[in-house]
Amino acid sequence: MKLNPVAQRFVLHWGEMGSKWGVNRTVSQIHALLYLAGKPMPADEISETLEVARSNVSNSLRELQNWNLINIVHVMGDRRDHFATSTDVWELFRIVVRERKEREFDPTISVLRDCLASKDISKEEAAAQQRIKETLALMEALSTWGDQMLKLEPATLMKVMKLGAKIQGLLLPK
Amino acid sequence: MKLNPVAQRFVLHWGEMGSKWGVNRTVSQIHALLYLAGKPMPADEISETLEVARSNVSNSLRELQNWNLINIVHVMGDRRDHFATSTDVWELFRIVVRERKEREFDPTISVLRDCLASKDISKEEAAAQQRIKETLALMEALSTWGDQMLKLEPATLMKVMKLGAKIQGLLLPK
DNA sequence: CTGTTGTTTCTGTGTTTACAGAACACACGT
DNA sequence: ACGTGTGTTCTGTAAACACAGAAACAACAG
Repeated sequence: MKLNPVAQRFVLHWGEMGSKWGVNRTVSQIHALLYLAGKPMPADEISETLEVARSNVSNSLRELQNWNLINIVHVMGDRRDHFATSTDVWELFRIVVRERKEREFDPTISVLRDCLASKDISKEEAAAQQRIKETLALMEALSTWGDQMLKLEPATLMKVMKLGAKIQGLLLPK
Repeated sequence: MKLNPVAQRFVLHWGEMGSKWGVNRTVSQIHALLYLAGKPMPADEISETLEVARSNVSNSLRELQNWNLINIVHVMGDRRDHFATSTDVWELFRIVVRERKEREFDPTISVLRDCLASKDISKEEAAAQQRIKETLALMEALSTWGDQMLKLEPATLMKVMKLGAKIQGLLLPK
């Protein structure tokens, strides 16, 4: 599969983007490619298209599976595994948010709870304790809010976002 | 400054967290430390507390300044620069969101627009083009929504989040 | 059973990033 | 002017990470 300049730009930029957010460059590139392709691709084709080693593709695909971002698909008359990602950007968005929340957000909340449970707090550290408490409160708020948002249909979520500004008016009448 | 076990746990975990989100470990640790400390600290004290090289602290502090997360403060009778971060976790949250949006989100939106502007689209790539368009739509929606949310007072924002679930009911009557 | 195709795992290497320590630059006090 | 304290930049090293290529493995066809 040959990428046209636009597709290349997209894939490369997505790779950069991934790096900045702690995702391996090849992993994000592969995902971008599958997204654009919109159809299942075998590993060797991915390897050729992105010009990376076959082994690299294999590991990256496993990573993408761990993120629940791709599925293995089989094609009649072809022994190879083919890989596909959703073409619904909203679904992808939600998967990523959900995964990151579970992997990084929730564990942090646990740690903060632990920190607050611990009883060796001296006088001058009361303020610090208080700040940890506020941090926890913020993260818990984001967490439950995130869960709620993740339940919504994309279309509904879109509406909620559009309403965002107006709600402000309702909460602060005049 | 000596860190008690709880503070240590917090700082170390924050460092880990940072790494996973593409932020240098030392940078996040320093920020966590300043947040907990709640008072301005000179660079050498940070260096001792976290047991990292003075130069490392210097560079990390610059990075934090670029992120608008810390301020230089001067103390009477002390020639050294002292560094302080906000103790308001909501403010910090908003700063980080704003910065990341500007650095990574907005440029990506530009790239996507460019991609769509380009006119060399063949038949079979129309679908891909369409997906780029949807990606752009998602990011633009998030972007404007984010801007609106960033304008709100923390307390208001909190209320908006709390309302989140109920709004769903309003949008889907029955 | 043997060759073929496809996939994963292993191993070494190259690249990037983070970091320490030294050197440097500057400001200030004496 | 000179020494001392403070901050930054430079340079080399080490650790982390990403990756290619080889080897090993698995499934299958003949």
